[in-house]
Amino acid sequence: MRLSRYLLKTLRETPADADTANHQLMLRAGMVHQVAAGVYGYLPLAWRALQKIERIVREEMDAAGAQEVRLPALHPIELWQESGRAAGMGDILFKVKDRRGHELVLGPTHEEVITDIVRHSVRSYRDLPLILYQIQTKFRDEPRPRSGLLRGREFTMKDAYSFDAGSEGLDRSYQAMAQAYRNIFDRCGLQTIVVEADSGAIGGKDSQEFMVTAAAGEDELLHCPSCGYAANVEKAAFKKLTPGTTAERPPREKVATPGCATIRDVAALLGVPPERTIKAVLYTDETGGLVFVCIRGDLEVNEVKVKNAFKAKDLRPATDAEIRAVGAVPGYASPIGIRREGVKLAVDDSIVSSVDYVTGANQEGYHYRHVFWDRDFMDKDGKPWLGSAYYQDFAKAQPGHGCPKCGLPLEGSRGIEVGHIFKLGTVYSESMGARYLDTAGQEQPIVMGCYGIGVTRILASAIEQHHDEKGIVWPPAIAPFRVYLVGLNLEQEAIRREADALYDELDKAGVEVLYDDREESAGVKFNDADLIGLPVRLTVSPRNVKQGVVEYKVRTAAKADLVERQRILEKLTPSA
RNA sequence: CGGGGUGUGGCGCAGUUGGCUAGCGCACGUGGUUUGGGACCACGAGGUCGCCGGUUCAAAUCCGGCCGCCCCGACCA
Repeated sequence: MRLSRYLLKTLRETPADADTANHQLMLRAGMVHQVAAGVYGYLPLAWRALQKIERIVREEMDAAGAQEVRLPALHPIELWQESGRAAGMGDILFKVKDRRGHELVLGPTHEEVITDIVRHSVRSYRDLPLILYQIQTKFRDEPRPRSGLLRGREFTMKDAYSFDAGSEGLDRSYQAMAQAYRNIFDRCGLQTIVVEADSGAIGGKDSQEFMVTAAAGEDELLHCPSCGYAANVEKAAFKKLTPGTTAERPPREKVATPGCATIRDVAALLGVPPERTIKAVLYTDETGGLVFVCIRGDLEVNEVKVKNAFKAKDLRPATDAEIRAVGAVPGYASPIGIRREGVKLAVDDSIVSSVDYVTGANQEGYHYRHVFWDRDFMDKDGKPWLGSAYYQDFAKAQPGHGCPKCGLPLEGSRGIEVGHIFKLGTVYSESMGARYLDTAGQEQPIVMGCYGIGVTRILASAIEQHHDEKGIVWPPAIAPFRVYLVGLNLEQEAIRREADALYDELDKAGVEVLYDDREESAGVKFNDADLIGLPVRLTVSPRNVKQGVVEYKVRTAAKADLVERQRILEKLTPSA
């Protein structure tokens, strides 16, 4: 392709609205055009890269036995009502009305549509297993699109769904997809880590995310350098060390702690370490009920774990008024002596019954000491909470905490979620009636899995992970072109002939080459070459032509080599 | 949705105590001189100053409302 004919305008200055590397570089390299918040047009350079990514995805999916389909973006809302997600996904759904006033959804994902298809075509265990996939535009009305292509309202996703006649089959499909995903990301030149993930309110059991490690990532990850455990912070567990247990149980005692509404103040005043205090964190769920979380003073609450435990759709910090309404006092709250109605009590398993704790007394300026939760947690009628409280893990793992598997300290990092696989089980097949007849002639729900890859996200995260101060450094497999051919002093007829001839030769040989035949100065061309970041740069210039050589420079190399003109093609197409 | 910022040619910005044909750099066109790391000179094209309403002899500038975009948070399969 001749650059003089190509839709590609680079920018010297960085647009003010872009603040992540991928967004800045894609705008500067003339790859994308923003049309609205989170909505982009892909210009030729970006589109070529996307097509390469899609091709890799297709090859690996096909190799894993999946079959490609193409599903509609427009879905009748009834399908979403049937699965229960019309309400469940709420505001994220883009909705449109047709001329008759009938409501339709712009597909944010395709479980409903695919399940609808499969329930109409699969009858018997003989039709299974089946893995179907598509590459499609998805629409999500995100509360906040951001970071260029990393979180858009319209984006390209590869979504695959597996259908099996039992959980062993699902395991096999899941493993096949996991392997295909590893291959895809490796081929795309991405460094990823696979983490255990939260599968959300409607999810099944196993769920893993493929994360591109990058500082701009939205997700917080924890991993263990010694045993390999890795998880999204939403899901991560850790080893909770118990502070010294006590054999005796002194009676509970109220102590004055004026102005000590934080754990730090209370711990300092009473001379106890934070891990011997119990912190109360209060939320209100979508029904208006209060979710009362008790956790050891040195730990933070993981809201996702709380949400999952109570199957809450929505959780927000409770207001002071809501806290007082149940008889608790903000800053001095504990479950001791509060109302029971409308309160769900969550006790983190860091709170061990044999430890002597300090906790709030539900009275301004007072705390209790010598609190043993199994003995002292009682409501206002003196009825024990023990038995009706949820006692499990509600804590947020942090770097430095012990790995749940081997106990050594966990490390933290950030990642961009480029793939997510999980075992759905029979959630959709049951709600939507997708069944098959087993060998005994009995009707069974099909066991499903679903597997997503953010195709546009791969593009953005590849740039996020592979760039330097001058520009993009494309992983070769997804570079829009292989070679950036620079012609210098093309106004000299002899040089232009040489450059044109080299371009034609490479082009005929099937080497993807972008030929900078513009009338620009050397500096402009070299800087654009670095910005666009194709793997190889070739330079034809008067001094090279005189010597019968072409300058050959790999984007990642510090210096260029001079290669004999006749050897260029073989240098670019190594047979061995 | 809460907090913050911002909106002036394609991009980056100035101008905002009300005052003349709204400026600067980059990019763009024409001509000339240059030519290995973002050249120079000359001439030139390009703007409903986000939108609507108000105040005024006069509004990019003051007032009111609305909208877009960006960031933090909430949110988010």
